[in-house]
Amino acid sequence: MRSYNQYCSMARALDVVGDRWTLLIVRELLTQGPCRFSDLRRGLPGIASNLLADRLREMEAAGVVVRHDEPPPIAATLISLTARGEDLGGVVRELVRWGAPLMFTPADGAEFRMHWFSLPARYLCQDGAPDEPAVTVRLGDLYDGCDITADGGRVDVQPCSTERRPDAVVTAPPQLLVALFTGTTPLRAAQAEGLVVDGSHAALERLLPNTGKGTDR
Amino acid sequence: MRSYNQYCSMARALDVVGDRWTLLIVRELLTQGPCRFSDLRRGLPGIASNLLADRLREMEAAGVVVRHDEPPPIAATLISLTARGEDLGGVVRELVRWGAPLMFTPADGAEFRMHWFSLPARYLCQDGAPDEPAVTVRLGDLYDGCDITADGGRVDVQPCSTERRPDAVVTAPPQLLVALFTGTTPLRAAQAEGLVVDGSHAALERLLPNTGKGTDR
DNA sequence: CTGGATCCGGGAAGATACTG
DNA sequence: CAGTATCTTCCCGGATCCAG
Repeated sequence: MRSYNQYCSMARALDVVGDRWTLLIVRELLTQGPCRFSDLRRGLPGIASNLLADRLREMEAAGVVVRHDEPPPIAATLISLTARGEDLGGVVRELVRWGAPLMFTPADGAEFRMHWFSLPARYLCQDGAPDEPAVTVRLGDLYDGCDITADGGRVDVQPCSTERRPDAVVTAPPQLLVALFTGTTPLRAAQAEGLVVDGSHAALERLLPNTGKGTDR
Repeated sequence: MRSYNQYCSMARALDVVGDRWTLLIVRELLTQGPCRFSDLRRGLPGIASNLLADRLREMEAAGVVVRHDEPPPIAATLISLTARGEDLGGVVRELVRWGAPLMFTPADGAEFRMHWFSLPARYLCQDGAPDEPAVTVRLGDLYDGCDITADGGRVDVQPCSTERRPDAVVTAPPQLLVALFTGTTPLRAAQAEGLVVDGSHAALERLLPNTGKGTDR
């Protein structure tokens, strides 16, 4: 992108990350951790491969990402955020927050990846039972999803891991997921509309917003 | 801009404000308040007038800005942020924060407007003397600047107003201003390099970061 | 003067095919 | 798997012109 050529903190930031796709690449690396080129392509439906390559070069030059080889068994190149890249978390968070209301009016035929949901999940979820033992709920699966853990009042969202044994695995169409986690649709109603909970019901309910009617005293 | 066509909060946000210039227009309206078309042009050096007109149309359609006529004496159209537009303050703040380190390596021949500095000023300034009466420091002038007020521990940055009588008026080249407010250069040294303080010295010093040597016990 | 509209050239983005 | 090459399309930038 051409520089704005302005001596302004924000304009300089946009010179670096204001290009089309750049911040979505940061989204992928923040939600998925280190990725291979093909991982990024899967998480960025619609991007042309040459553009992705261009952006990665620019981001590497700007010190936002680094390339490094995966340990010997496999021979692939991993791409990670640098510390400077991780610092973009605040920008991403505010964009997610601002865009959240737009999720109620979905565009027709839009692509969806379950792991994208890990961003709003960070602030939609809460631990409704801080005194109980920790639970983990998996949204989606190992190939595209995230693990949400509630433990002692804290909620943590991470990429799916084979190391974790989730207490519940949830599958649902995206809009229904939004309705459920915003408290618009209660769990029962969501299940009637196609949401599937495999495992502990209670684990999922612990994460959902209180709609006021059912917290036992 | 073409939609990313992704059912993702952040991608939807970027569909709306990810276009070139859009967030800088928001910056202008946040720092300057309601603006006329020509005010925006002055604050956005480099933008083509047709692009500005295009962006304003798109932003109006998206509910980010509104147009309204100025009261009778003058016949001009004012452009303001809607509540939804004001909500972009968080995104702007995080971009400013992330871009701040880039201010130490200025691009050559970059444009500068004093009122841009009001964004980083919001978190670079602090009230070093909460118990004293309120003071106001003006950066720049009525046509391009901002008023910084310290009052009872709170710091407030606003567009210049004819209603206010600043205790000090500061003029300086942009890089020197950055050095001063980040604590890199002490006031004395800055003055030696071309910074001019018209009025109360102490008012300005009250806003500057403590570099540790001079807070009276 | 303000607030644009119009036209045009160049370059970035997009689509697709191909390769080490 | 990780890109490159090529072609097309369309957005951006710059200049100019115009109506109220």
